[in-house]
Amino acid sequence: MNTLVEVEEKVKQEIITAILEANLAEEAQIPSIVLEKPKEKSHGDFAANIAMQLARVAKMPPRKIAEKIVEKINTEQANIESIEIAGPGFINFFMKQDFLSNVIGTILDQEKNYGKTDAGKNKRVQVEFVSVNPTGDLHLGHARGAAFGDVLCNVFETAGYDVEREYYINDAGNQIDQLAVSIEARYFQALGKESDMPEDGYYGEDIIEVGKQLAEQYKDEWVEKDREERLAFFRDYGLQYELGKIKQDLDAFGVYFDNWFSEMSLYKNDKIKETLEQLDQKGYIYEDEGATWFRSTDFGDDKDRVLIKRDGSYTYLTPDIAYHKDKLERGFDKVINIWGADHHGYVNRMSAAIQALGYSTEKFGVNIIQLVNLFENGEKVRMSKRTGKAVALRELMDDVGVDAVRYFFTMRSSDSQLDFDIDLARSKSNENPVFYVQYAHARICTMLVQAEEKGFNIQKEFDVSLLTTDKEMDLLKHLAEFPQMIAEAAKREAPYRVTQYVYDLASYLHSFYNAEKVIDEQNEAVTKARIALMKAVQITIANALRILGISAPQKM
RNA sequence: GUCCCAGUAGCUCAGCUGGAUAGAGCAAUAGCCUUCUAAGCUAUCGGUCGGGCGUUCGAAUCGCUCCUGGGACGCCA
Repeated sequence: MNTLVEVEEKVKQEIITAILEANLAEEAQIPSIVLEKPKEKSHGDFAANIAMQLARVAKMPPRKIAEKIVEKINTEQANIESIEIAGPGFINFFMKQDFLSNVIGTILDQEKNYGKTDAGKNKRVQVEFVSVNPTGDLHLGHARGAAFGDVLCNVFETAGYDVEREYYINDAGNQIDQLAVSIEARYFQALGKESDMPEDGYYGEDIIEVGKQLAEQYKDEWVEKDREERLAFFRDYGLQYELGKIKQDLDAFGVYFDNWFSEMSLYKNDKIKETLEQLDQKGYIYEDEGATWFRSTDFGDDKDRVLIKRDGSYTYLTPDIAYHKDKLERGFDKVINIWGADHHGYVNRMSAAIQALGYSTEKFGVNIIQLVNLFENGEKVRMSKRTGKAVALRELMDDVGVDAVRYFFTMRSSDSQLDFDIDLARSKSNENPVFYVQYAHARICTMLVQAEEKGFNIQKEFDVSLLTTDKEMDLLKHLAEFPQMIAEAAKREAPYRVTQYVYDLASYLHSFYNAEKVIDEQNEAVTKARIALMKAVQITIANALRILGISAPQKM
């Protein structure tokens, strides 16, 4: 149980009781009590705006209501030192100095588990992300989605949701046929034969490499074979090759999946046919101009969508509908998709399909990840200098390191475009926020080592009441908020909150570090209390960084 | 033309279900290392919250409208 939640609950309970005792409102008329944490310290530890909200019901000016509430509040019950009424009718609560006395003990007890809550009530959430076509490397846009998705899943896990991470492999359809034909051409070329690349083919170096590999391994074995057979083999070979590279990059980036779902399997299991039949039975399908259409306008889409093209093949949408049907049938409470900004136009039609299949759109979520703009020397980098194409995740990781890439990709709300400043990410200076946070952790580690050398054991016997300075109280409060912050980040699907939280915590730590000395042999009792505080901060920073997938170094 | 995202300090961004004098970082300026890592800290400077109208006791936040930037509008995936 989180001590801050308990503290707040008691205060809220007191407010409700007071309102009822003062006959200001019926129980049903009382809105849910909100306690804010005022920015201004002179406004107390918590502030309630309930008096303003009750102005109508109670037919009284807010300040008068506040007075009546305050009269009835039992301060002893809720650990309150004093209460003030301020401004238009805010009720400001000043807590007793030791109201957060349990926080450090809780953190030291829970260690790696500090931050976990059951807020998610074990709800089953599935997050599908990255899902890059196996026809090339991961580039920056994908990488932001990868970092976002991974951290979001970590946040869900910590907040008590049951999470599954899935990658949808587009191993069917047009683009994979093009891959096979491209490989075929490169194979023939590697054997010294004339062969033209298809117009929509994949011209990357890697495909040339695949062609060479095949030529070396199989010589001209595949030249005379039946073309269908050859393409099927090349398709599979290319798929495994490309997927292997993607997996390697993701592995290096610290991203893993519970499940790799094959689009092809939807064809093999007749899932697509099944889906089409279901839509047809419900009357959402019609023929026109030789194609088969989905009546998505029935569910608010701009126009109806083609499911089966005139040539008999499916559009991208068709297997994707079957895929979503399959996901929902697996019993998840929510199915979350993480898509790039260029896919936002796709949301409505998928949402329409979900409804047509009879599911609530509440079970279907999409997070659109806005573009990444890369900057170097103050200028926008459009292409990789090495490859002349979009900058690959691999290049960026090699350049600035995984920690920096993950930090930068999760530091902003996903619906803002992101400027990624390579020079900043590379720099080992005070401007770089990654180092700022890691440095805070390393500083504590050094302190704790030295404390131990001087004979201070990191024990659980310490007197919290000796932590009285403003800087110490700031740290305590911020530490106490960690579990609630995680639960909120999960609820809002906003992993960047963790990044901002840990930055703030590091900031409080650095500020404290400069103001107070932890190890003071003249004052053993204070030293013990501060060591415990430092240990608690260290654990919390490490836990936050673990959620972000960023290392917490002992030394820097 | 329709839809989505954004518009807050010189720059990059926070601002939670509306709340008290709008916050950080960078940049600029001035300080702090005989004391646990100066990859740090402290202070100062800096804002008609894109414009207008409306709802409200109260609007950066909600609604309408206009303007600007980016993206999407395929029988591509």
